[in-house]
Amino acid sequence: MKSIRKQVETAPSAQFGGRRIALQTIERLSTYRRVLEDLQGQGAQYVYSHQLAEYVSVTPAQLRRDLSLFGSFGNISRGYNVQHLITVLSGLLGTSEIQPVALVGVGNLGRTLLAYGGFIERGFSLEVVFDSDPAKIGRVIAGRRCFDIAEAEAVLAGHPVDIAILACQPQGLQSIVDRFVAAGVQSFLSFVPAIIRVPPGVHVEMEDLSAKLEKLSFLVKNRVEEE
Amino acid sequence: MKSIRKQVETAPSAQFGGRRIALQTIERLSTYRRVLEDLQGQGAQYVYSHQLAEYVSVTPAQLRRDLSLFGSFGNISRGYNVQHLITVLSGLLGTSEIQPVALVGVGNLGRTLLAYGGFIERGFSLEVVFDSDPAKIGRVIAGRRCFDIAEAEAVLAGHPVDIAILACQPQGLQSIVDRFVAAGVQSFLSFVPAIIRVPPGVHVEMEDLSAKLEKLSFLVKNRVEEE
DNA sequence: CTGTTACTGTGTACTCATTCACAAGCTTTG
DNA sequence: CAAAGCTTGTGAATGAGTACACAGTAACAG
Repeated sequence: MKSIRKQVETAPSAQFGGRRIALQTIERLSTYRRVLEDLQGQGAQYVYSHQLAEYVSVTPAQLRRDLSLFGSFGNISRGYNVQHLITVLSGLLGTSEIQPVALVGVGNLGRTLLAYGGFIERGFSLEVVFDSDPAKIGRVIAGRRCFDIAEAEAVLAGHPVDIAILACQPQGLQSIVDRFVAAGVQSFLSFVPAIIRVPPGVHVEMEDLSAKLEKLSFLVKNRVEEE
Repeated sequence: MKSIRKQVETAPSAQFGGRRIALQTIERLSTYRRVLEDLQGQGAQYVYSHQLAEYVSVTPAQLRRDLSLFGSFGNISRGYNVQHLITVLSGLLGTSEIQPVALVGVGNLGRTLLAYGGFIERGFSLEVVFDSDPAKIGRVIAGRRCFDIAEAEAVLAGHPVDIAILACQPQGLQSIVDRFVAAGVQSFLSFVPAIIRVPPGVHVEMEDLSAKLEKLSFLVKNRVEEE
């Protein structure tokens, strides 16, 4: 009989200090930061939890709880200092300084990602670019020289990254992931609709656009009854 | 005292029959279907819940529970018929037939989406394409004629869609959404990192790549302790 | 035809996330 | 200077989602 020994990989929570942080909480932190930057652009200096909460469609209690997991950042009757809170959130999210990211695959999607200005604004830079197509290797694409995926180990040794974006074909993907993990890459954002396995401590974020459309389609077909 | 009356828009669950379905469940259904198609490609006819569950990294109990919310599809000692289950899931997700989708914005991202073959494979077709740039309006891009966003109402009347993908600039986005909703569009997949408001019954799925990277960054910086 | 095996579907228990509701405390005003 | 007003941070209660564990049963072997 085959016993299912393999445990579920996806960690439902992370640690901070000694505390468990829900992954959903982390996602909300991103949203808070983005909205705070909008507010800052509009000249706001302070914001109350109920205001910020309304912008991002969560309850004020949830917002306060989320922040309180990491410390006390609010002024008890002025609310939160917008600039300060942005700084705090950037620190938590690890984007206080520009962070290098690797990109695997320079097809249509890869080139679009290279051209996208939003990453650098939010603290990420696609520094290291790989492909397996001899026609692309060595060429400069959108300002980045394209390396041979076969030389990933050597290249990553010279340009270490924590995060890699996967935008290539599914063939051979698992072995690329394995080699990247061995080279020290700790997390992946994958646009490839295929299951990949990683050891504990390494994270994979799947980006499946068709799945998102299917979710919307379900909601439309089975008309959601809202109160 | 000011009471917060506005309720959170994002419905945490949908209805099916008289039953509440968690949004997370719907997302898993997509994954199940995708993996089932892989299995079918490998010639599998039947699959047990513990096998399929392992492929998608959930517990067998969760998989069976998810499916049982919609009916009984398993053979009690052969497991699930792969072909049948794919058909069932396609029906649930509303992708038994090709479904038309609108696209707003034909910049870098928009063109990449138009060129992406994965949508049609999973039952979606970007039928109606809009932009506001006079240089693009009227031209045929990736096989689709580009319409003027100013004429959205008339175009959507002739080509009704339930779902629209937003891949344009943030300026004026809310008013585009409002007009689309008035024209009968019921859900949006937005690549624009901006808050948009929709009435109850309309759904928005945000696709914020930087947010995904921030989440991964958090996990890397605050090293997750796994058992 | 009967016994054995092993799977599905589901009541039940449990864990984790969210919300409630209030104590503590800045700030401002009279 | 004192009191009022409205805020944050958080213990406690609620609610939602997940996992356990088993009753019921199809399939197959003898």
